[in-house]
Amino acid sequence: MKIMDLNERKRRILAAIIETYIETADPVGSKAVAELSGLGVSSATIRNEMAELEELGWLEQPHTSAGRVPSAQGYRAYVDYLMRRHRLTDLDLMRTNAFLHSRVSELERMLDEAGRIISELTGYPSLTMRPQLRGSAIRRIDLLPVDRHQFVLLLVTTDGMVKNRICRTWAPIEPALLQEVSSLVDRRLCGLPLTGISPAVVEELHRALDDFSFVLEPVLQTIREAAESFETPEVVLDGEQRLFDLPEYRDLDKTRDFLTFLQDQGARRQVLSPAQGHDGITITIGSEHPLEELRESSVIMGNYKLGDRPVGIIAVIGPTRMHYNRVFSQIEYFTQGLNHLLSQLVGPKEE
Amino acid sequence: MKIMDLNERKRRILAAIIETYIETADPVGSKAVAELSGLGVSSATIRNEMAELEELGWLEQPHTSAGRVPSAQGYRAYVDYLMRRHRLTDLDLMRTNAFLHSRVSELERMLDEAGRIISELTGYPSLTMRPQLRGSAIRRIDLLPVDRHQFVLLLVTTDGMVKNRICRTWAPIEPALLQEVSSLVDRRLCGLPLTGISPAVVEELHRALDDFSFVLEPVLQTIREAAESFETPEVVLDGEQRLFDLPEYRDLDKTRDFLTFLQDQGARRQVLSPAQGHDGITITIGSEHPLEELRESSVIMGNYKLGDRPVGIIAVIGPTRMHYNRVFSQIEYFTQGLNHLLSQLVGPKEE
DNA sequence: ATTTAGCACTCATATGTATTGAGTGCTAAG
DNA sequence: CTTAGCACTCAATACATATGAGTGCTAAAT
Repeated sequence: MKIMDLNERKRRILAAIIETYIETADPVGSKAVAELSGLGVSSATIRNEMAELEELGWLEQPHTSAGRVPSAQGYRAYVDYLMRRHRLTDLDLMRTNAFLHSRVSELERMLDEAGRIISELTGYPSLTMRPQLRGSAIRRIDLLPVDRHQFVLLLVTTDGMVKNRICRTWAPIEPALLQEVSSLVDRRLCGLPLTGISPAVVEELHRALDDFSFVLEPVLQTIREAAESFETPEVVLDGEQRLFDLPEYRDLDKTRDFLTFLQDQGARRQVLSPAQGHDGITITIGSEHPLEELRESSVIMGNYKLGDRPVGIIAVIGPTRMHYNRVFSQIEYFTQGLNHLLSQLVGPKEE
Repeated sequence: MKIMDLNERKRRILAAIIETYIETADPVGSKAVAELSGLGVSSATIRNEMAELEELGWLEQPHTSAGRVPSAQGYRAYVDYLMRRHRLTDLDLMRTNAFLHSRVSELERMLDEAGRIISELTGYPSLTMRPQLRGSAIRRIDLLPVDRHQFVLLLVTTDGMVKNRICRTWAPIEPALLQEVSSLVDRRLCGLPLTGISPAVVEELHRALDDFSFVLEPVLQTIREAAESFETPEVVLDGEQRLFDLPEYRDLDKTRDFLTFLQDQGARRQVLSPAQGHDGITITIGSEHPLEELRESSVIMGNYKLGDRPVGIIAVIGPTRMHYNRVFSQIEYFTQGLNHLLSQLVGPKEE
């Protein structure tokens, strides 16, 4: 049964029930609908309609003498067809704009801050995925001497990401010599993808470096680590304590299990997986999500872009009874602003 | 009244009550003490002793018909005089040693991992303070060209910490010229403390750089940021969901408030403040802590060192009814291992 | 053919009441 | 000084009852 096959009145009743339920978290009765929907019919009429809506699977009844609650199918229809655009509040606009103009220079800190603000504005916990840069290549490598046993390895990728690391060598090496090793390594590795440094290249480098091949090991190790961290980026959770403001999470044991589940990086990535490669806003409702643990939760996810390709995700997680339209607008506005900001930050390539 | 002024029997009774209460979380009655303490006296005798111990302030009674519960003073006596050393389990030793040998190269990730493991082993939430490096000076500065409008700024401190940042300039600058600017900046700033770059030095640099003084602004900005992050380092919270396993935190609203309180970086730093500059293990019990919010919590904190001075803290937070002896041993063993590891990592200075 | 007033019925929730039992302090005997 | 005995306290638990929001169904009204 498609939602549009229902008559106008049923749809208005469904929408009214969903919106009321989202607001109050209490099952909605026929009397309340009669008053709030503005249809001008009595509660008895609404009752008949509600019984039909339940039969068709749009509503559910927790127990005989309770009001109705939207089903997952009902929420889906609401999100796809019924919900009307939410107007952002002045606070939403102000806080988002303040963030966008704060010009935090470090990308990671900026995203942490983004997650914190989204959680604050929406009132739900947020999940923020750091940029996932598949297929980055090495733009430059530098080895900078600190003393004769230590050097700083600097790695810049074609995406403009930088990694550094202090490396220690078991044998001493003079700064001037390190300089030469550095430019040699740079020449050989520049342009190669982070993931695809073949044994042949390594072999060749070892031969070229000769006596100083001992500096190679930490270099390759760092490249491997960088590749790893770009391929499977961290997902940061923030504002998880906000769950407790929601009546759905009054059960301590269930909520504890849920939070424990969300501690794991792998789990977090899976939570966000439906938004991977999906541009714009993605919403999963309850058991639509492949993860069993999210049976009773909904996730609203938005991509952000670096340059022109989507590289990361900012999301909000909560009960299926979520403020879909409000959060949708908030995430939409926020990610659009963020995209704009990031496009400036990465900047027009000049070559 | 000093704890050592009590007779042996009273002390044994007090210790038995505290240990039983820590284990069970239920007020301890005279009968249980008579059986567990192994004193071979009847519960009536114990009752008389307990009444006195309460009068003297070592015990408290939640209500007339309940058993006794240790007072803050009681816990303090336990921690200072009564508690016996806890033997670490094989699991504790294994996990700690595995961590110490995992050789995570990045210091920050290593500390994150440390906090996670301490939380797992102890069963309480952990707070981990990143290294606080007061009075660091600049060891070297490098500006490495990426393209004509971008360069990577690399900052190494005398403590061997590295910061980098991509900087954009509004005017183009040729790599060769940037190279010269770089060595000029390095010469002028090298050796200066991060916090104390005087306006005079800045003025002088501006004059020396002449047409290229526009690269100076991001450089100084990064130094300010680095100084800031070293002076007031981040404190990472982990395993907060473990609070829910403790009966003390069954009250959702109180726990929510507590968790919200712990979200704030400033609050976290204050939580750890009693351990600042205090070598070894520090314990605060309930209202001993200056923070009102910790009235009902205890904190066990251990320093870790970089080189030979304490720079950071690993701590565990929980109810006053905490496994003081177990956690004490766990943190002690862990931080000692960590210190050993870090002393190798920083290495013997060679100049 | 719809709509609606009326009414009996359901059932989660709240409130009130009785029961239970762990633990106490006190007294008097050992 | 120790302990058996006992009356007393009070949180926790269980149970019974009342309340009321909401329902489905029927029959009359539109």
